[in-house]
Amino acid sequence: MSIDKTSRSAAARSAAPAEATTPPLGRTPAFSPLYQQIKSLISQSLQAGEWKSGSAIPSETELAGRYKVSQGTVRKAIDELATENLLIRRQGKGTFVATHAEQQVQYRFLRLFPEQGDLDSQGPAQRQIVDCHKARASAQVARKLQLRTGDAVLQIQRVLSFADIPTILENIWLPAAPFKGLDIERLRAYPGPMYALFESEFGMRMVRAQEEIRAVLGDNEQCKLLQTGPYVPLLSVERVAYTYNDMPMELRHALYRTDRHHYRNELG
Amino acid sequence: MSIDKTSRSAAARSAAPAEATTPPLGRTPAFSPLYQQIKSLISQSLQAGEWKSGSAIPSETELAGRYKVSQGTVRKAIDELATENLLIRRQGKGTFVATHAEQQVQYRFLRLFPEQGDLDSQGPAQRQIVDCHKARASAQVARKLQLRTGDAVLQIQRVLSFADIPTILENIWLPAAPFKGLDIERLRAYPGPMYALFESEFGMRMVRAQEEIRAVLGDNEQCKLLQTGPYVPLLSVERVAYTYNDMPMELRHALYRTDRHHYRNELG
DNA sequence: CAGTGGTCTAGACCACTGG
DNA sequence: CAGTGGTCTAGACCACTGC
Repeated sequence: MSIDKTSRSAAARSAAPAEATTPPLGRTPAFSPLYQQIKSLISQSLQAGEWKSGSAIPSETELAGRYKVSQGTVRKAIDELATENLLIRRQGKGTFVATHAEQQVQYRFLRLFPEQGDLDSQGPAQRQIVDCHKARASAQVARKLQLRTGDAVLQIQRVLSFADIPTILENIWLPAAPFKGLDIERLRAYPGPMYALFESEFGMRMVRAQEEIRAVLGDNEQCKLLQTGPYVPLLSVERVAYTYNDMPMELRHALYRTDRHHYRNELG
Repeated sequence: MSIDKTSRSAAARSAAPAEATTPPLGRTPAFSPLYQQIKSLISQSLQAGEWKSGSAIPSETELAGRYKVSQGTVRKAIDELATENLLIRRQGKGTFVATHAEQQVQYRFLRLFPEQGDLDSQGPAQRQIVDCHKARASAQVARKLQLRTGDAVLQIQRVLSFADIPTILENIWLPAAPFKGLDIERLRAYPGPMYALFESEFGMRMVRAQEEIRAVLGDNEQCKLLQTGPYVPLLSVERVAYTYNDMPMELRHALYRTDRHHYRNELG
């Protein structure tokens, strides 16, 4: 993969008067700044696993040399990757591959906060894997994961408790192929967040997610697992998590009790 | 307000050997980069209303001259203000004061999307002001708005409908002082979003907000206003909107029907 | 065409980290 | 102390907008 410093604008260079290629019918081909190309190259290295989760990538100076651009251009590329949470900058130390296996951000995609006290006061979550089995993708699951109906998927059900109170009931669907070898024993044996397991054992990093939230009433089975009475309103949180290249890799349909917690969202 | 290019780092300049002021007990005073100071100055001009909502601020070159810094430093300041949605950059045209009164982002803080079709297909929202009266802040309202219990507030109730289906029931609390003169007639007369009214008629720009979301069952009155049957689960969305300087300016407790819509959230 | 924001460079210096 | 990211500058050129 090489960098093209000249054809960034697809308009024919006006310095080349011969065979003037008129731009075809006002269709302006995409202009791609250098730093965007660098950003792509770094993304590709991340995707290819050239650098491990949590480890440092080469310094800005070194990358500038490798790509034959100025340090400022590399900096701008890294800046964007850092604001997208793919990289983490640490002054004086280096730039690191973002990971879900960090103390600071135990649950990067979880927006549920306790009504009283802070995240620390309720202690760590208790994870209970209820089920994990192979299945075939329904039409809806296939659509969200960009698979075909009937494709092999893993289906996982678990309950998260805070301070011994069951609070989240999750149904998770994963494409079977990238997670070959995952079973209920490995899930139960792993001590950290599930996304950290995906990362360390399957090299699959979830970099962003989209959630759709609705208010629902839990059915009998759901209420039993959450140990609530009947007719309890629950937050239905349907999450699709994406790895690099906007590839959907996980569908997670969760039910949150919101009597002792709330979903918090910042609007910019 | 002047810019201090020298005392950004509070460590005594090592070039001044006389009367060496030992840094008091390892307390490192805050380092503030130049561009952050510029950012503050621009913020203050925004807050003071030096530039109107939706109008262009001076060009980067002009601001660089005014503040006696390089254009690159102004650029970095504006970049951050733009990512915080206080300013909007438009290549070739200028940099503009962000506003709620734009076609593109009719509802900047509303995350509700129709289950079928897109935002356009359901047409514009119908706004029905149910009530608007002066009241005294309860302890809870006062806390959220950083007022004292019993302070004067305006309380507004309204219903938003999409395609003639009542979908959102809102209870809004505003501090009375900054919104003196607002009444139900003016609310009903204004054709645009309420935040645009706050902006154009009271010079009050909401720049960010925080929401707490829970699942609840509507009571009889609420269900009547939303024209649902009883025992319908609803999204409770409690929003505090902030103007400049993290000053809370509005408390909005809304109930969303989520049978035809869902709350959408992007996690980075 | 002038004026705006957007990109890219090269170099200097600062702040932070760890050996 | 060397190495890293963070700030700041000055200048050149490009892309986009509107007159």
